[in-house]
Amino acid sequence: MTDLKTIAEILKEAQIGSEMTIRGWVRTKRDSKNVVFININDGSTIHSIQVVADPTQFNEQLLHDINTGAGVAVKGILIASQGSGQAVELTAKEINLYGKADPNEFPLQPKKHSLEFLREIAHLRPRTNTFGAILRVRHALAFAIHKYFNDKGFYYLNTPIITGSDAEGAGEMFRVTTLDAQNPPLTEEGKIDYKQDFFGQETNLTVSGQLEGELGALALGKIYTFGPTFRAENSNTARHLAEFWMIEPEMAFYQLKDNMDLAEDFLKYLIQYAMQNCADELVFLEKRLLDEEKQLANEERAPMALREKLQFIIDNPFKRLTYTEAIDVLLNSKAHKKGKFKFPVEWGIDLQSEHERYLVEKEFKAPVILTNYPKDIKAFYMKQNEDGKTVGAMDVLFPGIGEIIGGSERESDYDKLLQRIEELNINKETIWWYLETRKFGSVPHSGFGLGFERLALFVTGMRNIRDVIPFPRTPKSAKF
RNA sequence: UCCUCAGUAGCUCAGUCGGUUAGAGCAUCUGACUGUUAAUCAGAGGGUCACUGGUUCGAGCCCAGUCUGAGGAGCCA
Repeated sequence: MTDLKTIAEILKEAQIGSEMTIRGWVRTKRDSKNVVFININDGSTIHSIQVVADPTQFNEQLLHDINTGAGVAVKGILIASQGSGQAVELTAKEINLYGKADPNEFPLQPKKHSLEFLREIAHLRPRTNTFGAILRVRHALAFAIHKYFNDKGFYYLNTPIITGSDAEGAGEMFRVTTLDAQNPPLTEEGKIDYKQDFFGQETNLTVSGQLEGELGALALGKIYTFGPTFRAENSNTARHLAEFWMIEPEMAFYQLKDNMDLAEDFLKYLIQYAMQNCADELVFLEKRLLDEEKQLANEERAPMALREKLQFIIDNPFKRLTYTEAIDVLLNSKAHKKGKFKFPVEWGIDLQSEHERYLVEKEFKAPVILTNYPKDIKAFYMKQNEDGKTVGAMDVLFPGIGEIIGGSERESDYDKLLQRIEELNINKETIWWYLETRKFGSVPHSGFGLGFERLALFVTGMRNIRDVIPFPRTPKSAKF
């Protein structure tokens, strides 16, 4: 088998003096009369290997063509570095140029690029240090999610991506159809006849796997989903995507407090995992953030460096309070008394961003779990509390991110659930199967949804969600 | 979708009160250089000033519309 060791593996275990081949992409080249330095990165680690070549040993044109971006393989001997800045380097014996990168066309230069520019070249941005680091952190978090649930006896359930139901009863959906958009078949009333569509009914891309997730939990006990989710909202913010990944655990016999305990433990585990397994990436991202913040005024800078912030989350309990208590905190706050809030505060409102940020960033300076919201601002499936006014909802709010998790204990009483569905004019024909779970062996159960990219935003310290997913889909943008 | 701001060289940006041939740094190219770290030094090339229309003797600059991007808001994960 070909020796295809990555740079990560070589830096970890290779012996000085041994011969090896590295393969990757040229980051920078520096040359002088007697020596050429080529930094090569293969994406396996943030670190590059410096190749040292004697220009008299190689074809002049070959060395000329090795520019930033070129794909190469270099065979040589690993030696202790003669210069400072790296422990080891590779003295080149053979250089194979797989693919040139014409410097007049290749857009990545050995200099700092704006994130906006890199978004326009999303096909090449993974080759930068920043996006390499982000994508490796993203992978580690995804792996940790599966590991966490597997270790705790959860089963990974694949819920449908094409659905006939609208899980939340709100939110625009992307239609899935094979009908001719120019000339669709019509019913006698002149409406589009979905009976002739591929599935014989109207179908959309999923906005949540929750309803199907509940079916799994009420059979397997504890399940989780981890898949793509689609929202056709015209949302233009640094926190929203039209296509994102969501983790939705759903647990039979869990009540609201069990749900909160799981959410907190889960988030802490994931952050801890990233700290342990992406140490180099986090050092780099922390430095990047500090450099970026040098341009900001002091009060706009983050109070803690990235790793300190992550450690703080791990070390401190999340602040838990009810919606009603949160409203009292807001009403008694200096910000409210001085009229600093743009939106009014009173029991029954849906909390605005400014209110959530006040609670998390000013009042408690820690993640906050809010529970027991008014039923009128939450979804139909949430457990109705005995006060008749609130439901067993829980939102986990993170500094700088806002709502990172939304969840609830589910209503398990058939009559109460049906009544709520009717109150809200939800078409019960399309979710008859969901109602049947409350008809046959209904038990208490709970679950929540974690936005994967919002977690990745928090852990990487990035500010725009479009920079923590390889190929972002947002309104007016589905390139690449 | 709403509010605000922006769009000038490959990239990041400057461009005075509306006035002659639109500038800088980096990148690129050429040359120099005995070990560099986004190497350094010297020189050269590089522009549909987002687009469309308008005002004006004259528009990168003023006005209108459109497009694109960013920040904030709403929706939410």
